[in-house]
Amino acid sequence: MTIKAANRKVLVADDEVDVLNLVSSSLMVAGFNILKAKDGLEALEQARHALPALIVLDLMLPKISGLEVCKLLKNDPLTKVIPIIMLTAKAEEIDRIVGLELGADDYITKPFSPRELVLRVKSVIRRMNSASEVVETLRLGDIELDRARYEVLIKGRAVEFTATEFKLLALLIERRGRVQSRDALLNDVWGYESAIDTRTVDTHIRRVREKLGAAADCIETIRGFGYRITEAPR
Amino acid sequence: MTIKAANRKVLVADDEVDVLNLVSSSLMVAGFNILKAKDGLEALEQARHALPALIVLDLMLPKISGLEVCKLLKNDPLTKVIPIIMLTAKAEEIDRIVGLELGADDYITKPFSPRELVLRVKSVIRRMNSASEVVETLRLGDIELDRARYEVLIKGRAVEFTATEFKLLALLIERRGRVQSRDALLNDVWGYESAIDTRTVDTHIRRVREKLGAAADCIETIRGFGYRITEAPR
DNA sequence: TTTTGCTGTTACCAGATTGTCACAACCCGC
DNA sequence: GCGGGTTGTGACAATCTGGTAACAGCAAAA
Repeated sequence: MTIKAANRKVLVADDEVDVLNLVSSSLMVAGFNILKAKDGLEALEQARHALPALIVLDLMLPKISGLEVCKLLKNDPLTKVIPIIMLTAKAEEIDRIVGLELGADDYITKPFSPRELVLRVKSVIRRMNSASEVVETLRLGDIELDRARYEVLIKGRAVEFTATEFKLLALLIERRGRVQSRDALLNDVWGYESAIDTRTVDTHIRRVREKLGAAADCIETIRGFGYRITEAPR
Repeated sequence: MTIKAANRKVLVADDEVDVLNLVSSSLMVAGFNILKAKDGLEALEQARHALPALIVLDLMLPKISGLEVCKLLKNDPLTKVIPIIMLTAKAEEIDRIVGLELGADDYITKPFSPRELVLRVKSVIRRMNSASEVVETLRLGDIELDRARYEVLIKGRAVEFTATEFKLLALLIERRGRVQSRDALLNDVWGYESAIDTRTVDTHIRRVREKLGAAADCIETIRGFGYRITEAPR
């Protein structure tokens, strides 16, 4: 499962500040990027605007209730695919049921442990990702990259790649032909707003090239812009 | 896969009305025909009379407990073949229920997501239908794992595995070659409702490796991603 | 009751990974 | 060829990650 930067946005909607902060910070620690909303209207707008990977939605919200928000989002083709985890106060079973029948993907009852929440979020996102057909094997010239196995074959021979190198190579191959700026790579490989020097990308490109050996030709440096991987080196 | 009409009957037994309705409606939406029972006695009678394709059975039921019902059904040649999914509040009960003396085919811990339930039901029914193809014995290198007997043989010699270790090893072998993230393992081995630290996975991997002895080579650590079991260690 | 076995958590350590830097090499327009 | 900016390279320290062992809670068994 490759987590792309765009996939790491999670919208949290709750009117209680304490809950909102707890949820947000837990998820942030787990590496998600958080958008906050304090009422239903805000939640709706944020969801439509930012298209997060997942929404944690309190059942009772001012202005527009969580139920309503859920229903609206699930009726809109644009936001329909966004999984929703409902937060409900304890033991209101009927609300649970209704919420789920409205198309929420999971629910958590308060009080809940942050850890449980994070696991649930990860679980739903993983379920989401594995449901969509992701290309597992990327091929380019002599390079063969298998995401499920986390394995790279060069001319059929396995070469060890570290986590970052692997993600970097996978992204480049996925976007073959198109130039990727260092900033774009930082965003998509390292994650949102990583406070990392853009030159670090160069270092990793170098390491990838090293490991690619003879096949390294396909990674071009586009002076002033970034890098690009191409099928036919020339 | 085509499911015969007679195969679409599912008996749901739970004394909590909310749960009963949630389960029933989820399964109904998924296209199953639902029979309901509010206590163990009713469940038993319905099961014997209607011979459903599957039973979703709460662990704690009035009159006759779910455990007892399960045991009775599995002792009767007529109802023996009906797969049973146990609903339980306590995650600890699980190991005794599944595979051991009781013969339940799967379990779900409360609270659960309807989606999860439907997936589980479909999966069990599918497994039933292609019973001839079910792999009861997994093999990988010198490791031989028998699900029915809860037995692991290494180079033909029996080695004791605990419930968690067994499930972990079984899952890894089932998904041989593909890297499993700690989160994925937590979800699939420990279950939906696990609020467990990801490092715990490491500990159990270690225990499995210990017991595998010389055969442990096949479990690879993929730094930054998770674990993978492979036929040929290298 | 005590004992035993299983499980999850934690702390610590070694080693791998990774970000940064300084400097060399390079490209480009002049 | 010159000079400014850009990229490649090698080294290195900080950080991260996973292996390990020890331990505590718990439930089943005795």
